[in-house]
Amino acid sequence: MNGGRDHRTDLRYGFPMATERPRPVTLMDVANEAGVSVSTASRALTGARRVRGDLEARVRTAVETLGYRPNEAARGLRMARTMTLGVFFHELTNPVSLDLIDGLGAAAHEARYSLAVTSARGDRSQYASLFQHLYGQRVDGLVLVWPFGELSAHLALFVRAGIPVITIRSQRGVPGLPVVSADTTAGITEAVNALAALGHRGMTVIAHGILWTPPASRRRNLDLATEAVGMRLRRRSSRDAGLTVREIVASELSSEDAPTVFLAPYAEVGEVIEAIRAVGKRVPEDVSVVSFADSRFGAAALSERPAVIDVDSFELGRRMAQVLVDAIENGPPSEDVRIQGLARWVPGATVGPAPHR
Amino acid sequence: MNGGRDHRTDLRYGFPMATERPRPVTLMDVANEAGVSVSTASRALTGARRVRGDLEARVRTAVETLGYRPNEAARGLRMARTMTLGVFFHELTNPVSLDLIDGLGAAAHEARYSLAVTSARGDRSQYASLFQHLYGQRVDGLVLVWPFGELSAHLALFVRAGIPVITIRSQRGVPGLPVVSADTTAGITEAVNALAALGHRGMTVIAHGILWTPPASRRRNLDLATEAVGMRLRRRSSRDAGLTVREIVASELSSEDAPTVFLAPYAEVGEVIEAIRAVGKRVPEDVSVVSFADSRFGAAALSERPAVIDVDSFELGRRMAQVLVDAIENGPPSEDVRIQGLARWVPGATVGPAPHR
DNA sequence: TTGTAGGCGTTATCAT
DNA sequence: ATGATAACGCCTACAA
Repeated sequence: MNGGRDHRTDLRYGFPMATERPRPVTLMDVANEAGVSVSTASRALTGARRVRGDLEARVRTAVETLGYRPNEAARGLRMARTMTLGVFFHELTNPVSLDLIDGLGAAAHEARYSLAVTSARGDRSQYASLFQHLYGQRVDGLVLVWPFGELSAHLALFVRAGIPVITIRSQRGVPGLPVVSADTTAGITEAVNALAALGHRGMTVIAHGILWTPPASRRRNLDLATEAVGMRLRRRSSRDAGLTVREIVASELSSEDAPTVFLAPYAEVGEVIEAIRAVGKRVPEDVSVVSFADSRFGAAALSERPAVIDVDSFELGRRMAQVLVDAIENGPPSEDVRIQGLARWVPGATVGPAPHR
Repeated sequence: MNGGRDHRTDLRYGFPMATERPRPVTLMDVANEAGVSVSTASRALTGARRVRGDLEARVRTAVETLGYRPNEAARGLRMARTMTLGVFFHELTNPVSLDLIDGLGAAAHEARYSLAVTSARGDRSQYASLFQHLYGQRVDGLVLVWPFGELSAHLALFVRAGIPVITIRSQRGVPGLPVVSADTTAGITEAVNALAALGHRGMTVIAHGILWTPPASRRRNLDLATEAVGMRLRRRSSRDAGLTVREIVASELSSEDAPTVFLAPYAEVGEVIEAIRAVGKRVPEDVSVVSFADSRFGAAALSERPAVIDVDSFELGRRMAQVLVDAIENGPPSEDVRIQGLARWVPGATVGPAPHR
């Protein structure tokens, strides 16, 4: 057996120091314990080639008794694969991001990857440093989550190195950069059709003022779906002219062609309902309320569940990671990926038939 | 110059393959370009020892032209430090987690660490696999975020290896495991005193039914602060007997010793206000409403800002990472760390003087 | 089937 | 001050 290792050990840890860490168990320790060579131990564990049954058993026992876990950094160095997915967020303020992280992490872990999460905290001047850090880690792939149309020049670093990068919600892609997006067409169409079937002919969308710019595709899908059934569609932003949600709702309901449905972000549904009641109308007898549910948090927060177009951001993250892992292991997809079936219509107590006029 | 590298390069990349990645730039490439040895190049970049000015300049230019970024995996192997902090979440459902991640990431990045985020998705059977994965990565430190009192046995892996682990919201610690917690005493006391000064003598706390178990310390602090000013305190959970928030508020307000203040989680503030108005009372003339604001999302979601006890979870994450990095680099703290100044009282339009009786 | 040896990219030790 | 060289822990051609 090789005694050199023990010698070194004595050298480094012979003098007990409180802050000195114990030397982690290596494959060589396992091999020694099992009385085989490191290569045999390696093969027994990776299963690259067959090893004799009894030897393999001895190696496994040694792993168990010593509590051995392969050093991923060393393996990564050797294999030129770090088994790490980088995730870059422009900012981390919307709960949807939490679902995305959770979903990305779930799929990553299934594929034995881990997640390196970064956030620029809304500050573009952080990009260079963050991307370089991510690149320095030699992440095997990169997930980009930001609200902008164009992509950062810093991505060149990754593209040049042949590291797959995927992104969502980007209007303009970069050649060779697959864009992964959730196809909300089905869920939106379903919802609009259901509302139309209930007799609704006018809907007003209350836009988020603050945290979340919905993807353009969602807007477009809504346009198309309402047009198809001849439903009037109006958009009001709570930022516009400094109006509160309450004031917007009041003005809408007193207008000539008042809507019979409001579509609002989850965080503002409570306010919308309150505002409707404040002008003496009932939900859903007089006015119906519908929401987008992008995050599980939002979905769980209200006790009275509104009708929602449910977008499963967890699943979106999961699929994104799967697409990325696939790109890493089997080469990039030739075209953009659209993920289906993530949005669906979930009726609720806040929706009823349109009132007789 | 050493030609061996080029030979190997030809061997590996001589046959152009679409899916084959270009070989990343290494320190050796930089050294060759600059006409120095790898050791000199390394020293020029790490600044471990002085190198001649002109050589250093040449190295820096080479780095620039070649776009070199050190391979952190290799460095980690050599230094026995991966510059990675593991973050373990029992689940990722509450927006507070997002602030924590953002804060942890900010501090980590400042200290040149990166963040490996994992979530068990509420499933304890995932723990073993996740912890082993984290350990396999040889994270330099571990942040634990979960709602339970006791710590997982899987932590032994890290404790044995001398890897610092910190955790929040844990009642019972493990010897040698520092517990980091946000001291909400100041903010809570401040709020209660302000309410008492406005004449309020009775408060009812609406507990989250769903997603968030507030730390025991918060509960205790509230008990102490109200007792100190002789304020009546009652707790109602929206889970109890399947009551809705609305029903709870109604029953509270019709009771003999009705409260003049409600304290509710941010997600339920809208409902509480609505419920108060539903029984014909006004906010804040008849009843005041106060909330805990744990996450920036919550804080931004409502247009009418309630008065809140603001808990800066971003800053909490930031401090946690700082404590952890300090433990990694300078040895573990000898005792638990309590982070001060994270909670503060922010008055708002939902609070007014107590009504005359 | 098993062992030996070399190298992944970096830093640290040792001569020079 | 600089350069050759030896690790770090792992995998894998190659030799036995």
